[in-house]
Amino acid sequence: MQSKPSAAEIRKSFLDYFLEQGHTFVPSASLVPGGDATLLFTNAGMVQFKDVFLGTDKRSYKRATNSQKCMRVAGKHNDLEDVGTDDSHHTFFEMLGNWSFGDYYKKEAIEWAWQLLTDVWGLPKSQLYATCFKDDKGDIPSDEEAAENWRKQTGMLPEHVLYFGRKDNFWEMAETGPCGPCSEIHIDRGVKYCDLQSIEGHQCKVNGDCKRFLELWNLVFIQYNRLSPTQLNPLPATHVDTGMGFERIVSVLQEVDSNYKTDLFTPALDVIRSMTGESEGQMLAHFTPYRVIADHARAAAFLIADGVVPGNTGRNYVCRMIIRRAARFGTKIGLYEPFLARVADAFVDKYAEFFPEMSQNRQNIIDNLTREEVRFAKTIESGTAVLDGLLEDLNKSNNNILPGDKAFELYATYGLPYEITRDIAHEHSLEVDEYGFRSAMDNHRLASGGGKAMGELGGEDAEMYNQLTQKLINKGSLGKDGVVYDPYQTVATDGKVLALVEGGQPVEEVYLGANVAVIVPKTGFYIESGGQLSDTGVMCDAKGTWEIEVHEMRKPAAGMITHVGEVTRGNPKVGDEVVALVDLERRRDIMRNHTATHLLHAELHKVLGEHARQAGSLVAPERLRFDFNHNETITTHQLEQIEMGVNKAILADMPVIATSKTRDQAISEGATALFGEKYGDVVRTILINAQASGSDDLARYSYELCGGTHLDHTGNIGTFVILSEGSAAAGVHRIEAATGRAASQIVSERLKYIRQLSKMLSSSSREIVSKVSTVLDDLNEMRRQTTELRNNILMEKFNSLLENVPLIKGVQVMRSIVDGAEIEVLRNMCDQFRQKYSSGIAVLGTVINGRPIVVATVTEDIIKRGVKAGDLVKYVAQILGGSGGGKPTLAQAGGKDPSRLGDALEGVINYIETNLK
RNA sequence: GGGGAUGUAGCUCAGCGGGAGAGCAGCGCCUUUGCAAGGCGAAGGCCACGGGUUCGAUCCCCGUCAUCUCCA
Repeated sequence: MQSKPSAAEIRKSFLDYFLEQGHTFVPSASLVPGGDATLLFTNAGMVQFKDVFLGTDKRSYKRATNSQKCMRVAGKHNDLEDVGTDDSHHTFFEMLGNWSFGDYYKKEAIEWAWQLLTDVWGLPKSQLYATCFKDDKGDIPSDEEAAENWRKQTGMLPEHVLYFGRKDNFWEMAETGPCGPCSEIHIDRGVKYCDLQSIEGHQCKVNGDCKRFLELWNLVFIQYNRLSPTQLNPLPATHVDTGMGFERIVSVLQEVDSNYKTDLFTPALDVIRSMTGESEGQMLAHFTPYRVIADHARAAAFLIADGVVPGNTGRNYVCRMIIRRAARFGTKIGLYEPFLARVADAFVDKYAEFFPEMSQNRQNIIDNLTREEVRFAKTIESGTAVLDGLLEDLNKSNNNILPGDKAFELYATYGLPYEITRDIAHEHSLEVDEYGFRSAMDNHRLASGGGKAMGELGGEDAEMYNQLTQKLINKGSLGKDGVVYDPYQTVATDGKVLALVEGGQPVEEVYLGANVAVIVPKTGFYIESGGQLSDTGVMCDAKGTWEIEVHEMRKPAAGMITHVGEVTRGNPKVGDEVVALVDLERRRDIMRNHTATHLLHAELHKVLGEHARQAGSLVAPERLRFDFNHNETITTHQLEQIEMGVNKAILADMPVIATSKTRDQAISEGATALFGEKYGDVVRTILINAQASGSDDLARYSYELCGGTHLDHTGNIGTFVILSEGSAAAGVHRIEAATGRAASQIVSERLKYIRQLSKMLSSSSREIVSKVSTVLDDLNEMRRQTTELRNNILMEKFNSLLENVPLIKGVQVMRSIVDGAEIEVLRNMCDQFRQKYSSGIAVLGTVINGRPIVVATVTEDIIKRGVKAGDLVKYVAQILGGSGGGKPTLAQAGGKDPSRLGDALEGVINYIETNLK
């Protein structure tokens, strides 16, 4: 038997094959889609090319191939709970693909797919099937072109070319937008792979239910643009988008019946078995926990490598969810201690060569997994404590079913998984109402806004702008690449107004107050990207008759850039000569903040460690905001070190060097790239050099891929001041800072406060802190002494009154107004009274903040005789125009009219005389 | 983005409309050759923050923030 190819070899042979066909290898995009709020994770190979299909982006190549990291875990149908129960589903997987952007079409795509599968990989031709589109509704033409091409392939059996309807063979990205028929290749693996043979009437077939026929590859032919549910327009250029599940093709070529039996998974499964001590046979007997752990550990490792750490919102929550699910399944095979890191480690080894981010983040992956497992153990512990309380109550009430809503509360509020609740209940011979749990869960889903539709894809006016761009290019007003964009060298441009767009439509002229988008051949205005805000500024005509204030920059279609603003003077027309000026002062502020952001990033690495990677950034004129991954609290000392470090880097006045180069070159030189950012093939790098300029020595202070605008030298930043440090999410810290003008304003403001303070305290500025601290201590001490003194005096007076308490109906009744006493003092006095008289009543009044307060105490024996402090006080309060209450022994009341305090105490006699038995 | 829970002494938590508590840790003294330990005593609190209701709020209501948790 000839040796089977490894997964790495299979991946390589796919990519090599398409490289030979003139394709460009495009590295896998991050699992976090760049600039796409509608998508939680990259879930298909085409995600990074979406803008190309929509026409809002262009690439330098027309043919591309890659192996894309994908996550399918959340979404409309959340099938996470199924992953691991079978041999083919994954949360994380790779998608092999090849693309044509307006280049080759069905003929080549089909020919190459056939050749790769049969010639290169040697799959038996007689076992392959192809499916083509035939509209079950009869509206869209059948894809005979694809079918013809399939029948032409040597060895393809004509009866193996089948037709299917919209569900299987028509692909749409969204409700509207590019779409088209698709063609799938299926393989018949033979009867022995059918897992439904025992089912009566089962018939194996393409697109059937059993595992005998496997879909291998989907070739999508994009040729329409859907404008509405009924309107389908042909596209001027047609595209090809194919996808082949990597794990699946590996299982086919390695001739195994499970993705988990390929060499992608066996090393990790070996690690798990080394921990459980089970044999391979034992493992296969209960494969599910092994599959779950392996799948989830791999997915979590890839997520963490792309900067998605476990947390409680969005993507971060998904990461947590799969880690916890894996940990839970670990307990089924006796794994309790944090164990996932060891499994993930095996995957890091397996994938490091093709996905270097895995090995670069090895420690990060290990730390985050282990930390999350520990946190989960803690959650379970506290959740179990709550459950124990519930079960005890249940036992007392002789009930033997735990209500479903209680089980759900444990899950939703305390994070205790249902299975654990159920198992613990069983140990106590109790049942859980599972149906109730499920329905509570459904309600919760609904309440949380589940099933909400996804947002719109792409700009709705992309079509209009695409046409406009094309028109201007055809006329020669614009070059073939559209509007020239150069925010780096240029801050003032002149030229002709090429077009004006108002209310979504091109117009010839606009008037005062209009909100307009202006198109000129060239612009120096920066467009918001990488956290740096768009430039603002003005546009006016050469003669000075009109003016537009530019508020915003947009890039609505490939090659199109618009200045969006308001007409503040005159009426601009298409064809007018125009001068566009960037608000330079604002731009300089932004540049200071951007360069400072790079310095901050570098210092964070130095002070906190390499894991402190960017997780979000805002570069505005007045401040900068920087989010980064870090799992511990940042000490004041560290914060000071960071601030000082940045200022030191500013003073070093290092040169900031911007260079354009290929992305591969930049990365291989070690430039920092950010996850979730989109980069073209040619990138701008920003190098901040610790050496004198001119040296190409690698003594870099900072080296990042960045499209932003920067200063020439760090010295121009001026001052860097950290304004605040806090957290943006679990494991994500946020620093806000200011530079330049804003920073010096803050500094001088604070200096002013310090001068004022030192004047007030008549001490030098360096003594302020210790001085204030002594003053505060003294103040506290004085306060304590005064109250003590006052209370002592009051107590002394009170004690003398205590000696002489009149009798009412034979009971000692003390009534007194204690001026200046706090409630607490009155209560103490009541205690004194009770200590002295084992039987009696005391009612004490005072005025606090202009309001009368009464405190009363009654000894036990008198309570038995019908006088309770609470009732007494209520009666008294009536007189004061208020109310009160308390315990029978001690109560208090308040009112509104202090002048009636004397009457109130008089009333006490009345009350006692009528109520005392 | 939405739902739920929690925020009280350094730590772990109880209290849940009328006197802020326990255990552990820390401090002082005593017992002990010393240690382990025991005894006694004192200290330590804007009861997360900001509003509201009430005569009175740690407690009830609203909002904010933080932490935990589930859903999207």
